[in-house]
Amino acid sequence: MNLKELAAYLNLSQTTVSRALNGFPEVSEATRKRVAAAAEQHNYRPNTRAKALATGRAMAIGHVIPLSSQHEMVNPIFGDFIAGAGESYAAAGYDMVLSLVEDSKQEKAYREMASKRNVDGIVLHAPRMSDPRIGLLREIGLPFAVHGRASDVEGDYCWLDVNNKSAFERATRFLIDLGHRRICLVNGLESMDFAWRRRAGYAYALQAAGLPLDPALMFAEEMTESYGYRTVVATQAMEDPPTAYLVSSIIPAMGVRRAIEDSGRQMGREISVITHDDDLSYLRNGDEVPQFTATVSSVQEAGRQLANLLLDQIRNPGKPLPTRLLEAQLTVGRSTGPAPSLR
Amino acid sequence: MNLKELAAYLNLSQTTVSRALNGFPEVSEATRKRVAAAAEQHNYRPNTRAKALATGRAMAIGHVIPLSSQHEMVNPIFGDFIAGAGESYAAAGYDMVLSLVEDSKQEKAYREMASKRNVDGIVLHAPRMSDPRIGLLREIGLPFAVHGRASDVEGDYCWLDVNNKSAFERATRFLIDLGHRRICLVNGLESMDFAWRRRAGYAYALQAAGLPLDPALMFAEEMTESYGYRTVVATQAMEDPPTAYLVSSIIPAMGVRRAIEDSGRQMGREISVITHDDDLSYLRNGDEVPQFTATVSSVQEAGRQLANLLLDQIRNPGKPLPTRLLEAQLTVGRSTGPAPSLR
DNA sequence: CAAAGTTTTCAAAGCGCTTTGGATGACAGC
DNA sequence: GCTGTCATCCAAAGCGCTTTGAAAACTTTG
Repeated sequence: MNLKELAAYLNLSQTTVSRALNGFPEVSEATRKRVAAAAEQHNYRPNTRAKALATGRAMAIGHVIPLSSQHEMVNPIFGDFIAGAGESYAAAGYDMVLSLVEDSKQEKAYREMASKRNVDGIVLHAPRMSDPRIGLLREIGLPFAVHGRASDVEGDYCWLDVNNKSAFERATRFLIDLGHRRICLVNGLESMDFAWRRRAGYAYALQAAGLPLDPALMFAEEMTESYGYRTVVATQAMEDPPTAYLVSSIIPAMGVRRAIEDSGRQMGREISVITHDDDLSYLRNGDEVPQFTATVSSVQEAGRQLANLLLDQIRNPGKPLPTRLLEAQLTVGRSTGPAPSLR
Repeated sequence: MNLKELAAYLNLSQTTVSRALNGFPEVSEATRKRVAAAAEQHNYRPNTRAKALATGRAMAIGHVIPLSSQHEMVNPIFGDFIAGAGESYAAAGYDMVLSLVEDSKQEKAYREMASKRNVDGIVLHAPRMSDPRIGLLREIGLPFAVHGRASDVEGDYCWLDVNNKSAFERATRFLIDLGHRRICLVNGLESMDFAWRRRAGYAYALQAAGLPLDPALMFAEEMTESYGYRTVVATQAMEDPPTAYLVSSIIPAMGVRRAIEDSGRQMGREISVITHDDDLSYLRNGDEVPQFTATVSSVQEAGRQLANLLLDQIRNPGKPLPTRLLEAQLTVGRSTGPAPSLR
């Protein structure tokens, strides 16, 4: 059933039917009701493609997901982020279109999305330091929003980020206050902007406490479970091993815990662990008492909010670009305790 | 730059330019080259919406992701599946459009996708036993493909599934052969078709070995880490506790391992564990020697293949509906060993 | 009761593309 | 020279919707 048929069925013009359905004032209440009823009855829904062509609005948002070809992995955060964003889009009547794109083809993907005109806006994931994609998107002229920020990129753009620096600074200070002096950073890839900021927070807290920054205790890799495991095994073999670990995600944190327990020690006693927790739906941090002491920030909520920022921007083109900085909660669980007294 | 402008620039008709770009034979090689060069130079890309309207093909596939409102979780498998499917779509020039929909609104979502005509096909996720959505999609008449199968649904439809029954039957037999008699099933929600089949495989192997089916050893819940943990704690408190666990996903398996180690025992010695492993990119099962003995089947590969089945179906409408059954590999890791001799 | 306003409805153009059904030359064959 | 055949190219219609500008129907007013 299309508009023409529906109009014919109702003995009305397409114009009137269209206006009735889209809530224009110049249609009498009586016919509006009649039209609505008929549309409902015949399960009529305007053809998106035609509507998009006529209005110039695609009613869809594009997400370009980087698929690192080296690592062949999808960021596990991604599912939850999408779930949050999807909720906002659904509420606003937008669709979400996804492109999974290898790193090297990113620029092409963005340009294509813009010139194919099948989205009204783009969400940029996993920004790197001085990420060139931001300049690219600005040049393309399509509204966009960044999940995270990119240091060294000047000019305004719309972003939403967790205050990674402050979170890791507080977490580090918390460990220092517990008496830990050798704190190992199990970070994500530091080409990623968030990882770089976390490292900055960690370094700042150490320096503020007059503690040295030991490169041998700072790691940066793709955040897998086995990365956490390997790192603990390696560092515990040092002559002056760390007594605490600061981990970038709950997934490597699980590997960290496994390594600690494999070695016959107990997390929270001999060795303390703090992790960042994205509050992933399938990896909740314990049931009542959190397993890990953690800096918590829901990535699903981030998705929800970032989507709304982008939609606002699309609806009010003139307005200044919105940004939002979320603070992570430092939540105490069972993985931290006072540093074992020096031997 | 649109077609009209490009044609004007080239002093050609829109027809000729369109045909040149789409590889029709009735265009001389010389003009084809000239057109291609100009298109490239001006970064021309046909407007998807207009193209879709004109051709009747949307060049997009819809995925309706169920968001269980009770559990508020996104299946962690989903990210990898999408990555695989996205690869196939990209290769074929298709977009992927996602709808995250609450369970109760599923029917509406499917109908809407169909009547809005913004996708050429649909992928159905997480089928349940006798899933009504299959009948619905058949009625709607849009090509679709199911990731999994639905028991008790008659008639043909396009699906791709792992042979869950055989995988769990083999895994159970493997444990029985190692001398285990009390084997605990840590299954996913059994309203899901895959979980039901896994249970059938487990039951079949036990019965074939003349072992009783103990309802107290069979669990079925949403597959979280803490579910695995809780289940082990609860069952080890029994007077005749299980010596082996058969787990439905690597995520609860991590909880199972944690509980075992928390109790001071060692996985693979006192207690054996086999898990299904979807080969998630961020939760690889160990580096060289697998941590867990597992029934392995890559969900990313499943996504890739299922997408291709659907695309084939769309391209060749008459053909019989393709189906594919993948066999999981039973891979031996460090989590299984002979049953401790009876005390 | 005609003129002027208001409300309600409509015909037709346009969004950017594909595709049908010619038109135009060039060239060979009779 | 005329017809038939190719090889190229094109004008125009159509996809299903929105939207402009105008007409019709109905009310109000002097």
